[in-house]
Amino acid sequence: MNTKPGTALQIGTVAVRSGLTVDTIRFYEKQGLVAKPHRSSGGFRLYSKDDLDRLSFVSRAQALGFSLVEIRELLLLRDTGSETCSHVHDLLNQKLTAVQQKIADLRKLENQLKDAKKRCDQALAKECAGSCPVIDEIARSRKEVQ
Amino acid sequence: MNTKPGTALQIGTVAVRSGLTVDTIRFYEKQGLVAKPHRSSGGFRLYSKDDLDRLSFVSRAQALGFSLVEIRELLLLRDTGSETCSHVHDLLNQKLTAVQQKIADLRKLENQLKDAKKRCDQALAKECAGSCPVIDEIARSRKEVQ
DNA sequence: ATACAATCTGGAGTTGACTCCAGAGTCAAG
DNA sequence: CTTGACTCTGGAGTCAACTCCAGATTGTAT
Repeated sequence: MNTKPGTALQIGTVAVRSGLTVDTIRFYEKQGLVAKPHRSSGGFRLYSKDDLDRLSFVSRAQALGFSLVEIRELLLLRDTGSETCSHVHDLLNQKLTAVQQKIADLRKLENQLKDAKKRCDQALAKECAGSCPVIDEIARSRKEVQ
Repeated sequence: MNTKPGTALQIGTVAVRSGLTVDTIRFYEKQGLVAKPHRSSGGFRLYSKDDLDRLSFVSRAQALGFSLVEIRELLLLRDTGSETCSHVHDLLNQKLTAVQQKIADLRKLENQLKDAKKRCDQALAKECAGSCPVIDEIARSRKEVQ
């Protein structure tokens, strides 16, 4: 069974709890992103709570938009504990700028889509038959290609 | 030469102006993301201003985090023309929702990064020794098990 | 004791999105 | 007409991040 409440968790349990797959966990181990866990006498990986935390760290850092390379760097910094803050600070700054740019761009796109939708709504309200103003507009800017 | 001021641009010019590479442009064409452009008598691709706009759109949407599949869908909205208004409306809605979700996610991420940076700044101000609060935080937070 | 689910390994395959290449043709300048 | 930058094609290669596989072993419930 998988849900044994002891301190030693098998990879399947860790997978469920971390939201990763067993393959991904083994992959991260291969990549040196997480330390090699203890093994049972038979060779099964046995994870501690710390190991689970570390895997969750990877998962979460990824959700924050860090690449595996960056995550490896973060983990290394965490382990060595040297020059940590300023280095992390730089990484954060980079990420923050990129994210803010992305948000701005997406807002622009959002407005364009809203605009198009509004025109569509209006046309629908008066039971437009066959022609869509959005399509029409774009068709106008297209000129026969082909 | 590349900077001929006419309406027909060669692929190299379009590449420079759109910020893509010629290979990428040809790749997009292969993928059906952009219409096949006219050709010179000798077989060179000749792009119009519209073609350039379209490529720039792809480039931008790509930078926004849309996959090529999604971009193809977005472009399909423009090119279809035989579908009904309501269908277009549905697709617009879908995309709008996706975009808004993405913005929300990014905002969340932005706040997390800002927050982390602030803590980093504070720690830096008092010569943090050894441990970075950001690292610690990422290590601690884990609740994203779906 | 036996079945059967979970795990093991090394390596191959996949996906998305390019990126590079060789060998041949095109085009504007001199 | 020659040169040299630019472009053509089809296909192979790359990179990140997985994902899948076969065949063998382990762990545990009945």
